[in-house]
Amino acid sequence: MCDFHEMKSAARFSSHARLDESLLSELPAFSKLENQVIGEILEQAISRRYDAGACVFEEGDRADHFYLLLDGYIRVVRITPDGEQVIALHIPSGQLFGIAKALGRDTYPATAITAKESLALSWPMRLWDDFAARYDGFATETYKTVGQRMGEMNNRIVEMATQQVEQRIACALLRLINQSGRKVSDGIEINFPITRQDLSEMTGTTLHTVSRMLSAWEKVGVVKSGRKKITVCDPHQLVVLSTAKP
Amino acid sequence: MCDFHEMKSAARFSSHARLDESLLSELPAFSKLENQVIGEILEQAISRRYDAGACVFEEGDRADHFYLLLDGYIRVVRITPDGEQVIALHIPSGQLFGIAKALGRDTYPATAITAKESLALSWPMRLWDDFAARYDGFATETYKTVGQRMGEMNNRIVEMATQQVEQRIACALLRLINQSGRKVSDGIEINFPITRQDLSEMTGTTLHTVSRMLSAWEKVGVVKSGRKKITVCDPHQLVVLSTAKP
DNA sequence: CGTTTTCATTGCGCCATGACAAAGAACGCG
DNA sequence: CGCGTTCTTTGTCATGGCGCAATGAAAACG
Repeated sequence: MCDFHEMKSAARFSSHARLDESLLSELPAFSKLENQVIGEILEQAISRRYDAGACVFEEGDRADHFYLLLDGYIRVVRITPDGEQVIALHIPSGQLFGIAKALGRDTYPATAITAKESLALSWPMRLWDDFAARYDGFATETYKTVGQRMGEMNNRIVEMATQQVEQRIACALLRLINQSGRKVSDGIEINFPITRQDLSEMTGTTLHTVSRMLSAWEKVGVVKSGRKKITVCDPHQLVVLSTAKP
Repeated sequence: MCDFHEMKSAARFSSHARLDESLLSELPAFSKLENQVIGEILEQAISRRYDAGACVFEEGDRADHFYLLLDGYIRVVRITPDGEQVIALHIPSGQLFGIAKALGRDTYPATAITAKESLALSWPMRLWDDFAARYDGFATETYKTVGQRMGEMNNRIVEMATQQVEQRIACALLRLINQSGRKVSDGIEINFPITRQDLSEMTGTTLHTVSRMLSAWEKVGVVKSGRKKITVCDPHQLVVLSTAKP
């Protein structure tokens, strides 16, 4: 297990002393619920802050909690027998994760690591069935999320099977800016620190190749990149690159 | 839409004139139900036979039915903009498929094609919620299946990201014989016709490379292969190949 | 039974990428 | 502020496996 830290203060994330119903009421999983009911759910939640790079749970751990990411970014990672990492998925704030029970598993199928400082709620997994039964729309909305993630994974399989490295990296970048892009003066910036290594683990290549690719793109003005930071200046051109044939 | 044919006779699949409760009662999705309830479910089902290579539904079609594969084998396929096929998944008999509704979708996310002559039941999708609500264990068991498929997809992503072609093909073969292997005199044979092309679409490579690989393996006695047919003689050795480092 | 179609095998050349190596740049820490 | 660490860039080289092309073999067809 990794170490994490009790939340000292939620000040960075909420101006209220205690967690507020409005936090949840906009999220799909809870959108159909009354404020009062949400309050009830919140009372059972554990809230925690995680440092950047902290591990929330590891692949194979007994799945005894499920989580809701309030703020930050989660990286779902798998590690091969010979120590290579593969990033399977990124989870943006507002989504549930670690929902092994929903998939009929009793251990987590992958490791969850924060990509930056994050805040998450969690509930004991035994409440899952409760939630699903009692709260209207919870199950449905959850499975919608599962469906989306399956779709994403599916796309990645197709990508990896048919596309060249350049296109794969372009796709990965596009996904990232869609999911967590932040508009800045000279384009759209990825909202959390990301290294070439990370990008290579998302696309099944090496950090060297990613570095070369970014350099090349920077030369033609499609992106600007710095240490742990990437800004996409010309998203449209990136779309072209992501679908270009050899 | 592809063409399919009304089932003329279920004789090949069942000795009873009409569908029998025992057909379903062993399947996970229905395992917890009384025979009488199963009868009720069966009465609402449509039963159909499909020729080998027939298309059950296509990616993007309105998802108006969900299916249960009674006999045969289904290949879940996606097609890229430039016409390349990628085989995302194989579904063995006894499993549900086309369960878009369970994933919050209203169109099918991929195309389903029979790998050999097959028999499937189907129900109108509007019964889904009914089934989930009324039949104990149906939803749970279904999501277990979804979870398994996600796990498989996840593994494939890791494979494609980290392994070489030889290892990927070995993995694919192992999956196939696990899922639908048939013991024969000189090893384990894949239970439905499969071409090098198919195998290449499962592993993201070309039929040429697959052919070469099989030839090489045949030379050392790991497999025997013929037209549309592959027999694994030495599964253990194949496991070694599937994990060997360069 | 001959013809056509589908599927499989194999050789050859090339190129995208991985492997290795070394140096530079930004950051964090005492 | 200097030092170690982490991250990035760039060069050179080797090669896996893809593209292309031609042949062969088995099934399907009529």
